[in-house]
Amino acid sequence: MMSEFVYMEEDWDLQAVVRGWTANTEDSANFMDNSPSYFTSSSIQQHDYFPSSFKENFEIDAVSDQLYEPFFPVLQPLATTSISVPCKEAKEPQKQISPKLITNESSKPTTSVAKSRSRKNLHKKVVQQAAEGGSQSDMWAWRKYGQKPIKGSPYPRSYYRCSSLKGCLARKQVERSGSDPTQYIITYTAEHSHTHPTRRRSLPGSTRTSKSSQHKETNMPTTTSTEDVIPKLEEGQTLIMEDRGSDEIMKLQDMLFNDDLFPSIEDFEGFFPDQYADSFDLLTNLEQ
DNA sequence: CGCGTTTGACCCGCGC
DNA sequence: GCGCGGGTCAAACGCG
Repeated sequence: MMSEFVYMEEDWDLQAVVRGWTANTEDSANFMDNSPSYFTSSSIQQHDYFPSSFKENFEIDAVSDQLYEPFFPVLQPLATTSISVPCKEAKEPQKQISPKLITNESSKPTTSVAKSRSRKNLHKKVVQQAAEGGSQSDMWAWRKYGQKPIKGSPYPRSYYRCSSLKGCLARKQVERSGSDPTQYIITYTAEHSHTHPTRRRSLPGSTRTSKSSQHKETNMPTTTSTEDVIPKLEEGQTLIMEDRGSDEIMKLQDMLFNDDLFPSIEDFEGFFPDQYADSFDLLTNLEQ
C-alpha cells in the first residue's frame, strides 16, 4: 500500500509531496531495523498533536518506548533528498487552541450564515492520494454533509466534516482521481479543535457501521477504519506508518487512543509475543 | 432516538 | 453587475 501526502499552504499552492507509509521504502526499512531510535519519549513530547493523555501515558521509560514504538506514526526530519515544506505558521509560535475557547465559539448560535460559510480561513490543507480501499478512513469520525459534481471530472466530490465534536472545523474532501480512477484524492482542511476522540474497544453499538456509511461513488467507509492517522504535519516532518494489517491496528488503536483505558502488558503480549518477548519480561520484572 | 447519508437550494468568491 | 463553480446548509429519510 502506498499513499502520498501533499502539504499545501494557506495560499493553496502545492508545496511538497511527502511520501509515507509504504513498507518498501528505505526509511521504513530503517524504521524496522532501528526502531528504538525512531520513537522515544522525547520524540513524543516534541509533538503537540499527540493527545495529552497519550503523551502522559507514554512518558514512561525506554523500555515502554520499545514496547509501543511500532504502533504509531513516526515523524522525523525529511531526508536531504526530500522537498522542504515552506510553512509560514511554523515560523511563528505555536498557536494552541484551547478547548474552552472552542467550546465557547461552538456554543454561539450561528446567526450569520455567511460567517459560517467563510472558505478562506481553513488554513492548512493536506492532500492524500490513496488506492481504492487503501485509505478507507482515519481515526476521526466524519460526517458527510455534501456532494457536488466537479467540472472537468466525471466523479463527484464528497464533503465531510468532523463529527467528533460540535464546532470542530476539520473538513475532509474525497474524490476519485480523474487521471487514475483507482486512486482517491482525500483532502483535509483546517485542523481538529480537539484531541483525538476517545474510542472504546469494540463496544457493541459504540461505532456505527452500516451500508449507508459507504460512499456511493467511492465505496469507501467514512468512519471507524484505521489505516491512516493524519496528524498535523509541521515543517520538515514526514509521516511514516507501518502497515500491520487493519485488524491489528484497529485493536491497538482502540487501546492506545482510549483516554481511560491504558493497555496492560497482557494486552500487548498477545500481539507481538515473539518480537517483544524480552521487553515484556523486562517490563514485567520492573513492575514486580 | 441518535447519528448517518442524500440532495436540492443557497451562498460566496472570482473572473470577465 | 453577472454568471459560473465550488462549498455549505438543512430538511428528509434510512438504519440500528
